[in-house]
Amino acid sequence: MTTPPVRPKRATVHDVAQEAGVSRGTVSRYVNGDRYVSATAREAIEAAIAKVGYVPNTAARNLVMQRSQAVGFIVHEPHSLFIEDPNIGEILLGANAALSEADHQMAVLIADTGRDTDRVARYLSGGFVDGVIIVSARANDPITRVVERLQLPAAYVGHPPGASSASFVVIDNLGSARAITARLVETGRRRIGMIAAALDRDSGSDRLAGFREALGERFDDRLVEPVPLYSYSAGRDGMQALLARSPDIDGVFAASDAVAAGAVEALRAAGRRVPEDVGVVGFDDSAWARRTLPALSTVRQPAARLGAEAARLVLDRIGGAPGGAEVMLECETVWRESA
Amino acid sequence: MTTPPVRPKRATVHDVAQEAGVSRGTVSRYVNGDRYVSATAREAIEAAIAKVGYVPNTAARNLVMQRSQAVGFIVHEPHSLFIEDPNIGEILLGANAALSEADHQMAVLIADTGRDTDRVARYLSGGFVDGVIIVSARANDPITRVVERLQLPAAYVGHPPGASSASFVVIDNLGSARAITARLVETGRRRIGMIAAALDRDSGSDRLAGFREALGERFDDRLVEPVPLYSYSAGRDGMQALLARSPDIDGVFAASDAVAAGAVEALRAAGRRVPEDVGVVGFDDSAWARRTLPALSTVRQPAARLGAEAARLVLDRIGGAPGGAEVMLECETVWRESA
DNA sequence: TTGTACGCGTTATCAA
DNA sequence: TTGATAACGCGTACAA
Repeated sequence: MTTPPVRPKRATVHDVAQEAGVSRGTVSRYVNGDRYVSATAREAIEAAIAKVGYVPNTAARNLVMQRSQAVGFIVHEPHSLFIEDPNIGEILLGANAALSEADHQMAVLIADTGRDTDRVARYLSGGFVDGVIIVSARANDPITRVVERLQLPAAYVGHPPGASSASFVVIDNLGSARAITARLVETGRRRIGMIAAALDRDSGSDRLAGFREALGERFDDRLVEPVPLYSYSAGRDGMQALLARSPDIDGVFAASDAVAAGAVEALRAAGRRVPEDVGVVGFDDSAWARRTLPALSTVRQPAARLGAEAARLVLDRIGGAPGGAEVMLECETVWRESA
Repeated sequence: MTTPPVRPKRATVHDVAQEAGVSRGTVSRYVNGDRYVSATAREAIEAAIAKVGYVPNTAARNLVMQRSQAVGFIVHEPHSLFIEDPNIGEILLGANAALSEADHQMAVLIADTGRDTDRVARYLSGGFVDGVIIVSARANDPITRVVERLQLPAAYVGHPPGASSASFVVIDNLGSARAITARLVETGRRRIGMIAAALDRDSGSDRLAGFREALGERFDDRLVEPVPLYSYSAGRDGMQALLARSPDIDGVFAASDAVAAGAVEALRAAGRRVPEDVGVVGFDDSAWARRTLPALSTVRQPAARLGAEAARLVLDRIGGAPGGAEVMLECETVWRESA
């Protein structure tokens, strides 16, 4: 039988009160910054706290306050993608920084398999968190439903999953797509096409809309190839289709870096040089962008700020602010070698 | 004045007891799997729990149990490095998975600036965690000292910071260095050198020892260039020195990928081709390895397992197991284009 | 301005 | 096997 290691006993309000010669109520008031506490008492308490090394007990405080001082950070992506995508890591960091600034604990919840989903749902129902930040939610998935049922304060980063009382922080997909397309135009390309992915999602259709706006008169919908997913293979297939339909194409806006990487591959296979013959731009500034040869010109999301804003939004909601807030963040165009 | 959103009241043991017509004690026993509970009571309680939707309150449980069911994951690296280094991300994920498997919450604590360090130290003293996993600790830094003083159960991944009652999980630096050096020998290189970084740390000296073992008779210490840090610039400088001293060098083992990347740069500047003229191998399989041209042959750490093992070790310590355990994990050689 | 006393939801002890 | 009841450490009406 192993016995737990003996840990130094922690001082309590009681100890401080005794040491300072006041009541526990007064100590508690001092600790919580209540204004009704005399200078004499204050000093005695300060000295006592320093002497006994008092630190408030969170469990007790949370119990009586009926809160957990924690917010969940829910990721739907599979583990591998979590590691690959620098955006998610940075969003996480940004959120964590903002949260701990506000003395809140962040609990990372990853919902990959169905079993994970159950665990997360249970966790949420258990009152372990006062609110949640949800990244990459899919339209009405189990987790979103649990969150709604529980009326748990929530902030989504990314696509709003239908009507709800939650808050959202999104990037300006439309404006960013317009900006990078415009930049592509400036390089002198005349026949610019787009591989438009995931048109059933806001991000997808907004990127297409931005592309269209940037081209104005010159927009030609035969140069738009819709593909279902933001994936490498979708990009390759889409590029092949585009090439077959319009061999004179000299510029491509791919809806994501993975799509762009696939497009570059298809171009290479068809004997076109990038960027000499065809300029290619992507979106996301994910690992793909730097790994691809040549490195992709793309759109960088302000990931850390995305996380920080999401944190601010849940915190507001937890504090009682009305839901439905939506903040949109601008992105930055990063120009590399692919166009 | 905003009012907090009204959240559905959670059911308590009391509610369940009332509903089931038994006492709170019995319900508690049932919930905690105590064997003294009759079949009749069990059934009534199960029905009651399902009916009122009972979920235990952690704050209350932790309060009375005198624990937090949380373990801290402490990272010393600067934020940027945290994002760059895929290893840390994967270690984190591995630890998180193991921890939540054991119903423990993971709190990510990043100690970058001095201010962060204070915050983390306070957090630790606050009893918010039952134990900690520490990544990349530096010898006797403030955090390590706090952990020791608090006698907080701890597991280090990486270099043991001197004597302590903690547990460690490390990778087999020596064996891995020996293996990749041997592989480099097999490619037919005759004059193999090493840029040996951080010889004041176990990882550094073990990698050198492995290199030496692999070369055996053919080891020549004029082909070893010690550099202080695991950095790009140290790699470049080290390679220049090596090149000046032994122009006929045709193989290099760099103590880390960053060092290797610097070495490749220096080689290119000197007009040597990689891998044709000189074969280069690194260590870590960090982002450098894939970003470098040509991509580096290197050693991959079993990062997720590193995290999982560390989690298991803290959990053991928290459970009362004696400290001082050390587990060593084998690495895998990944062969790319640089050698 | 301060002290008293109660309640937050659990677990644990001890009689029954 | 079960039911009272006492902690656990804290915030906060309420009374003083």
